[in-house]
Amino acid sequence: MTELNFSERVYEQVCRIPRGSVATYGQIAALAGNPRNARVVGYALHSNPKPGIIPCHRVVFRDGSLAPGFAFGGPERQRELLEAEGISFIPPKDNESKPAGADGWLVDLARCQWKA
DNA sequence: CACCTGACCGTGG
DNA sequence: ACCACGGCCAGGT
Repeated sequence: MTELNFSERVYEQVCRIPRGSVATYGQIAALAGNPRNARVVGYALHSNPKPGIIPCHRVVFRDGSLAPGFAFGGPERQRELLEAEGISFIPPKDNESKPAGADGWLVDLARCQWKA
């Protein structure tokens, strides 16, 4: 029943992310008990069995970029939500090409990454 | 029942 | 510093 524990674990951790902070898939995976299982973390969230109670928008990439395409309604939508929560965002630099998945906006993990 | 893909991450060349 | 590949786990077809 590892899968049930794992998925539930992921949801638990994600729900535990304090407002104004963000966590990475790897971090959630590590908290779930499998640091290499970051992939399944994304699966669990994509599955999103409990929409509305799981702040998936607080989960970002290791690079600080938001999830591509999927978004729960749009990458910019996620940016608005995170920004509304008090998350610090770093606008894309024209000179510095950053691998931004969403809008090019990166979350300031150095400031907002949730510390378990 | 077996195969394949997938919201990722880390390391090597 | 950048590009590429592999690995791990779970869920769906």
